[in-house]
Amino acid sequence: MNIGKAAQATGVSAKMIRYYEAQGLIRPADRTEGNYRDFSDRDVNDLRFIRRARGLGFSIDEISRLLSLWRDDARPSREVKAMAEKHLADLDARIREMREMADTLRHLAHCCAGDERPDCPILSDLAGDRPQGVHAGNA
Amino acid sequence: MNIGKAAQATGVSAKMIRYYEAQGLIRPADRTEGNYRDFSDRDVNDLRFIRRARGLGFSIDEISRLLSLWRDDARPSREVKAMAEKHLADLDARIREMREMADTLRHLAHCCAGDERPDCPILSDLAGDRPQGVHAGNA
DNA sequence: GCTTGACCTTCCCTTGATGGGAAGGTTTAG
DNA sequence: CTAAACCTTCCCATCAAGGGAAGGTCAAGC
Repeated sequence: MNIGKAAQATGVSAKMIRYYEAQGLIRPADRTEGNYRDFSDRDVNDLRFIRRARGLGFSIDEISRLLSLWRDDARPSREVKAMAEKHLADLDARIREMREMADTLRHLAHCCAGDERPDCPILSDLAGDRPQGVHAGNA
Repeated sequence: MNIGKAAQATGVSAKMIRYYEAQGLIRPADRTEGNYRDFSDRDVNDLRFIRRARGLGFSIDEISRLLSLWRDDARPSREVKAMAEKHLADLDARIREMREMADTLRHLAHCCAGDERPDCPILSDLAGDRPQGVHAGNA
């Protein structure tokens, strides 16, 4: 199976397959006589695993460890769960940050008339005027 | 005021001040005889504006437009509000995506015993076994 | 007045995951 | 046999930020 077919079969672009190989996420694919990559079913499964893990927001490094655990029949599920919970905490922290931004912005936009007049609480807030003191802490 | 003082006064690192200048976000600072940048109060205000806008997640390009609007006494607040709402929609979309990831991950972690045994619903899910069908759509 | 240390300057490199595109080799269908 | 489709490697760009080197400037203390 060449890289184009593998990409189609897994939903991972050819570019990214080469990148994952270069990063050591997947082992170097076999090569045909003409130097084309030749993917086995196992490779395809690995790529699907990677795509799903990316879909959950895991980084390349994290996925590398997840793949090792996956391949290890004697893994303790404790380790996988720990990774998942660590990543979950990261996600939740980022979500919280973004929600603070969004809430602040929503409030400011709500307070802005949005007409032809120049008065604008959004710009006032950015300029540092804080009449109402509603603002996310810019950590 | 040299760049170090300006950085201290605004909470923007010297590196980033130079970067903003290079990107055309702020006008090139005056120079002393010794070729040091020399920041005016107005520059400092601009930098504070930029820091707050970054804190709300606006991109450099967006901040560039916000600064123009801020400096324009005849701006219609409509334009500012439109930018804010556009950015808010982006934020909300990203938050939604991340929340889907987090919810899926939370469910999987909850279902994982997290002990010494190898059985792991997290890995099973990534591997493509979908006994329970609870999974965020990996768009 | 000179030294020293703190600060500044520019320039280049790195990040992370992804894509664009060029130059050139291979395979496949007609 | 040719043309199109596909593959290869290599380099570049993204975005906001920081690291660090090499060298110039300034200020404080002696």
